[in-house]
Amino acid sequence: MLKELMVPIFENAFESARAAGDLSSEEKPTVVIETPPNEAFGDFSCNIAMTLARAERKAPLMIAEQIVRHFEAPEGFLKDVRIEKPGFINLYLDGDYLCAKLTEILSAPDDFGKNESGAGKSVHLEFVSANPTGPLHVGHGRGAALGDVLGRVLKASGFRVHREYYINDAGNQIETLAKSAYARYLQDVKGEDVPFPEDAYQGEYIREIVRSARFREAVGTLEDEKALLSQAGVIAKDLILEDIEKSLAGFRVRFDEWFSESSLFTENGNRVEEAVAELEANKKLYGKDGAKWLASSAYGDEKDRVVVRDDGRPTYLASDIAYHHLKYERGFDRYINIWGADHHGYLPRVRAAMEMLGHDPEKLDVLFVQFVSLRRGGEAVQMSTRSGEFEELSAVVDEVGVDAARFFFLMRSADTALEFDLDLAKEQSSENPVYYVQYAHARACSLFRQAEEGGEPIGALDAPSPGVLVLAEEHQLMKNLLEWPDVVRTAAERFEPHHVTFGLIALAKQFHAYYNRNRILGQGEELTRARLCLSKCVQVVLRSGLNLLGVSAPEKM
RNA sequence: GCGCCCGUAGCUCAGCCGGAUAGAGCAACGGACUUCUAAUCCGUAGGUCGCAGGUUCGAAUCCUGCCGGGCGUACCA
Repeated sequence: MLKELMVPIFENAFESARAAGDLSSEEKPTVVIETPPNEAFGDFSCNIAMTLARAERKAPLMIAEQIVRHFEAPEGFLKDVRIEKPGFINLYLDGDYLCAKLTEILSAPDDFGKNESGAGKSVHLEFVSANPTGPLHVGHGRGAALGDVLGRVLKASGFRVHREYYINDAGNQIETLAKSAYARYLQDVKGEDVPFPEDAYQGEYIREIVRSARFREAVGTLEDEKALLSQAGVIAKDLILEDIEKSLAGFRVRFDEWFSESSLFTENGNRVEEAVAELEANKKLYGKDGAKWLASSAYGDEKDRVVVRDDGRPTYLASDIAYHHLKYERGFDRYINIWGADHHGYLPRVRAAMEMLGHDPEKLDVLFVQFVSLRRGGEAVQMSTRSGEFEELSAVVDEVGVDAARFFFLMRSADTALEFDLDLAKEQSSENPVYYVQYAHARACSLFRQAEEGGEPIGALDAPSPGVLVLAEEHQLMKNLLEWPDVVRTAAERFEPHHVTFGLIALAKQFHAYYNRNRILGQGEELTRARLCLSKCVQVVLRSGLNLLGVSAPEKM
């Protein structure tokens, strides 16, 4: 929000300098505003003079001077502009300008942080999409948190976001589920001594399902093995899906649509067959060994892929092609999928297929999220081979709470493997970053309770009067508060929600330090009001950031 | 073998579309509660940014090659 004000200053100065004959470059440079590593170098800096040096064939320092000479900044915006050694142009903002700007936070507290970078654009966001063959594990939880927050961040940036869960309720894994449930049913309910198929799902949850009243009711009257098997699969799938929905709802993750893979075969004709036929018509398929192959290697894939097996059944890829084909036909501007890192090899073939079908493959992005390992007492938690229960998302959420779980999943960038420390997440102390941020928010809230009880002159919290908030730390705090929309925008542009988490931690740290060093209440009307106003802004930004993360912002702790 | 991700302080990680003295948390050590919540703060110590080259005025960041770890490399999903 502040940076956006500075870019045109540099752009215009460059144009003026060129018009005046001081500079000769034809091409307009991209203006990048950076934050200097050191307070002494000002609030913001620009390296434009150094990037121009080559084309201008002049010393960066000289170019910097020529640009600065043509500076035209808004009234009262800049306190100082200095040129530093290699050729940096450093900007020092006027504190009173920042003070006045705080009005923007106070006047629309619920909207602050929002930005228009995605205005008018739509995004289709598909995430989790775990197979309905078992409970969600922590890896799904990470994908769920990432997708959910990315959705919130995109929305805050002006995108229209459609969130979707793709249910893989067709194909092999459902058959395996049916076999598993059937075998457990015979064993546990019917008391028959039948072997459990080796390739079936071993998990304890299958036994719980078949023993449930709903399963037994649905299956009870059937005798025919084939009918029983198929019914067992359907019911087990439904029950698991309900459990998944429940886990996600409890994890504060919601979807606009649950899209069933099997509907691709049955609704509005057979879309899988149609997609295959279309590829065939486009001459992108060929027959080999009785199967139909997708000629994806000509489109950036490592090799060609089977789409229809030699027995005539479509592969999973065929469904996925049909699904993505349909997504594109629904006409979004972008498509984002969140997949586990183990699926990274899958993207080139899907993109290839989209290109073959006449779609722009660049509109499809996939975020690959690395694995999660659990840690307790400094030791890695071994997954139970029997049931996998320690790895279940719901177990972790039950143990550490939704707030901590979501926050921890978003404390790392998606492409770093995550070590989830259960002890730390559970701890209600300074060591736990979740509480650290929440505590900062609660502290700010508490100031207002105190102020009211103590009869402090709060009044309407307008922007502070000029010349009151003069401390360096107040200056920094105001600057960072006003830069918050930029944090949100960065997270949205780069599909990296963790910037929100880091931004919150940094802001909380600043506020805690400020609070410890300076008293806010009882400082005389003018100063107290100004500091309360600043605290209010901190509270607003912390709350809005925590909201973006789907983490609660308690007013009292 | 090939492909993707990672390798930064003792540990866990930011920073990576090139910029100024490489940051944070934890752990270690030393301090701060008769005053707005100590779930907090302040200070000290801690680094060949995996290694070697290259591009550049400038490289943790870009390129190449190695080394190490994870994942993938199905007519599974």
